Order: sequence, then C-alpha cells, then structure tokens
Amino acid sequence: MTVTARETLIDTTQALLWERGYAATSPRAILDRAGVGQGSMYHHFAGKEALAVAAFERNAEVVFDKAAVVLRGEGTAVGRLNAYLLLQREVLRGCPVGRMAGDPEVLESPALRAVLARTFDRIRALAVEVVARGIEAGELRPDIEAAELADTVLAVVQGGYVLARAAADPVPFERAVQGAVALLDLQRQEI
Amino acid sequence: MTVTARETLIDTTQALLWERGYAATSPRAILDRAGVGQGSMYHHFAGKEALAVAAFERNAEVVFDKAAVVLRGEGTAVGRLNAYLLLQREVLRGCPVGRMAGDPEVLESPALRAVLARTFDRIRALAVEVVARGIEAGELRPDIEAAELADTVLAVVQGGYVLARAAADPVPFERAVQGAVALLDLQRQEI
DNA sequence: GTCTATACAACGATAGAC
DNA sequence: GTCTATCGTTGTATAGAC
Repeated sequence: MTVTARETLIDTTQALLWERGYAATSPRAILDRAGVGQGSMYHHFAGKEALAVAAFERNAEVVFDKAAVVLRGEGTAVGRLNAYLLLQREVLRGCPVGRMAGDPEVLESPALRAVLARTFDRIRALAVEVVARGIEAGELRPDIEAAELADTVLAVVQGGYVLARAAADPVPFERAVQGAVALLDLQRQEI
Repeated sequence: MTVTARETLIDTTQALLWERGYAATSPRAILDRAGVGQGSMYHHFAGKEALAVAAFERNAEVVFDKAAVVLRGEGTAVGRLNAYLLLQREVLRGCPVGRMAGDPEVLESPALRAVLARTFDRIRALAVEVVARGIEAGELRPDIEAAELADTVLAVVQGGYVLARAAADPVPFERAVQGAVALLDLQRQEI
C-alpha cells in the first residue's frame, strides 16, 4: 500500500478529533472511517489515547503554523494582529485546538492536556512578541500590557468560535473579530 | 421528604452539566450523586436528554441573571461593560452555558441547542443595548457597530474561559479581560 | 502488519415489584 | 413515586489466526 495504516489512522483521527472532540470519538468510529482493522490500531498505538495524542499534535501544528505565518509576517503590529484575527477559518467546525479545552477527558489526560496547553502558549508567545515590538516601536500606546492585549486577541478568536457554534451561524464570530479590529485601531498612535 | 426527588435530580444534573458537560454526564453518575433510584428519573423525565434540558435551563437562567444585573445596572456604557467583563467567575470550572457549545451531543440535540442559542442571544441583546445607548449618549465613539462591540465583549469572556482551562490557570482569562477593559477605555469620548 | 473474534464494563432505557 | 433487576448496545481492549 502506498500509505501505511498508521498514517491512515492518524489522518482519520485528526478529522474526527476536529469534528467530534476526543471523548466522542470512539476507536470503532476511527477504524470504520479509516477502513482499517482493529488489530492495526493496537499494533501501532497503545490505545485510543496514544493515537489521539499523535493526531492532536498534528492538528495543533497546523493551527500553530497558520498563526505563525501571519504573526511573524511583514507589516505593523496592528496589521499582524488584524491578519491573525481575520485569518480564514472554518468557523462552524470550531478550532481544532480550542475545542479540545471543553472536553473533560482531554483535561484528564496529561498527554492531551500538554499538547493543548503548549499550543496556546506558543501562539500566545508570538502574539506577545508582536505587541511588545509594536510598543517598542512607538506604534502602540505604551499604556497596555503586551500579555494582556495578546490574550485579548486570542480570546476574541476562541470566544468567537463558541458564540458561532452556539448560534450555528458564523456571524457572531465575524462580528466579534470586526469589533476587535475596530478597538485595535484606536490602540495605534502616530509614529 | 422535604425536597422531592425531581428537584434533587435537577440540582445534581445542573452541577454535573457544569462540571462535565452533557455527553460525559451519565444517568448513572447523576443517580449515584443524587442518591436516587433509576426508576425515579424515568418517572419524572423521559430520559437523560429531558432531564438535561431542565437542568441546563436553570444553569442558563443563573448565567443570564448575573449578566443582566450588571448590564442593566447603573452607570455608563463602559462602566457596565467593564462590570460584565469583571464579574466574579469560577474561571476554571468554565461557563455553564459556553461549555455546552463544545459538546457534539448538545449541538445534535435540538432542545439543548435551543437553550444554548437563546441564552447567548439574550445576553447579546443586553450588551447591544448598552453599546447602542452609549453611542446615542455620545459616550462611545460612533464609528463602531454596536453588535460588533457587544460580540467582542462576549467573545473575550468565552475565549478567556477556553484559554484558562487549556492552561489550567485562571491568569489567561484575567489578562484577556484586562486587555479588553483597556481597549474599551479608548472607545470612550468626552461627553 | 493486518485481520476477525471475543471479552468485559459502562451506556441509556425498560420491566415490574413494592 | 421509588426501588432493583435486567435488557440490548456500544465502549475500549485483548487473543490469536494469517
């Protein structure tokens, strides 16, 4: 076979973790969709949790990379934060990383928890850097904590997902993001 | 008995929905904690879902009422939005309403979904009213959409929960809220 | 490495005695 | 109204053939 069963299992689990979260994703569901026998899964992975960790790490890497492209990109601090806020997202599918924070079984699994916490830490670090540089450069008003503004931006995105999924409508997400863009605009000062 | 089994079941389910969400809350867990037999539950409710709807409605009412007190309260628009942002919350327990939006089984249940969507709609309506009045009164800059700013504020709170739970630390929530307060301050204009 | 067959517990729901 | 006993299904994991 061109693609190994191991890879197929991880790919399938990535999709199911995104769609359904961890607790609601059964090995049975993974195997059925992957078209792979149960033995293969337990040959390659210790169990559901180990497979989920491998898949979640890949989902997290994709999310981080997309954030990194815009947050490390060219432009002003506000321009980069806006680019992050306005990234194209499949709003109603939810954030593949953020959605895991609502799953009690994820929080109870040290391995899954670690991926979750680390991913937000890494994105936050990028955002803090953007804000701190913006303040240094005199682009942003110095009367705000870089870490606070960074977390506000991250929270708007994550909360936007929550509001949109609750409403089964992407509009609340878009409004939340547009409101944040408008607020950030006032945070700028003449250079 | 002073308290009926029906009430005990709803109380217990309220707590478990908040702690674990819907999918991860089994009838067995409810009955064990409530100290009630299985027959009582199926006598008073059609099943797990019907009991969860009754319990979720109560949790939602509590959340709405707390928001309504500050959003309908005295003070300026920014003062009321700040009061909402700074409401005392059990951050690591999560929002009893917002946490349900991450549960796939909740989104698949029309009855539970309806409670979820309606609760955010009601809180949003209060926040929009606050912002719209603030703009009318000349307290807030007129160059922002009321609905956008309202959803931004709601999203900061909901996203703050996500960040805090992911980190197992309330600090990201507090930072996100403080950043939002700082941003709102710039939205004010002299009256 | 991959498969099928099976084990055993927990799930949500029902039956029927009291 | 409340209880215990039981049902059928699904969950995760293991056994063992190929």
